[in-house]
Amino acid sequence: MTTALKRSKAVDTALNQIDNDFVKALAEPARIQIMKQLILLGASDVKTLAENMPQDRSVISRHLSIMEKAGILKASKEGRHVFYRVDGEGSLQKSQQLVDTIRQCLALGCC
Amino acid sequence: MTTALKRSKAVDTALNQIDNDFVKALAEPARIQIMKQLILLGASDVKTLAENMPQDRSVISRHLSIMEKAGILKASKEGRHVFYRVDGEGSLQKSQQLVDTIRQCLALGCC
DNA sequence: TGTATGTGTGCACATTTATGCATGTATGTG
DNA sequence: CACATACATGCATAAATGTGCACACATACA
Repeated sequence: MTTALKRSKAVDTALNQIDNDFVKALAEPARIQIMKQLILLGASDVKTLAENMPQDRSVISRHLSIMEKAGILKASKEGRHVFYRVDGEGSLQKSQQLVDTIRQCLALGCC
Repeated sequence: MTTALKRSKAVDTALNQIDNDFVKALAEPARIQIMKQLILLGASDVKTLAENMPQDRSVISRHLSIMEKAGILKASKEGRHVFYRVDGEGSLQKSQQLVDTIRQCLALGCC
């Protein structure tokens, strides 16, 4: 295998580590607002979060689901309520992964 | 000013530093593919990049413009050609900024 | 058991975004 | 000066995504 091909595969492997769900989750301002509330409150249920947002409860519920699947939030059901909180470890890991990926790519760059 | 309000403003300031254009630019797989080519080629014009992508040249041109505005790429015009290359410093700065923001938020969290 | 409350989901709709074609502009070439 | 090439942009269309309403389900409470 040529070195050029090896480098191509290495760049491919690096960029494939970019978590599309994670960056997409951060690309929506409404979800950042939810994140802000959760940082301040520590944990909160859907209803409380929705009361401080212009969107409908169902919309907030969906945003929370998206952020949970992206590794930004964690959910815990308590009775009727579902409490969401920021997954600090997950969020940090995912964001740091992005930095690492870019560093790897730059190291693999041809100039 | 209460400490709670101070904390609220601090979280707000921190999260406002998330560059929406940057994360949005990374949220599109086609743009990641372009990035891959640019890392391997070092620099390339629009036509060459488009030849290795299924999309039309005009589409690639727009993606390049979006990434440039997001601080991921740099453009340099040479005659008829416009060469794009990865802005390593900018990309690293933006991604590291995301990590820093999340760290700040977690430090400001109530639990 | 009946009633109220908290969540998530199906559905329809609005907004955003990606895409391709046609065109205009700028630059190089004969 | 024609002519070709490279690029960006206006426009229309398709796909993706955010949004709200209605409803079903689960759980707490009287």
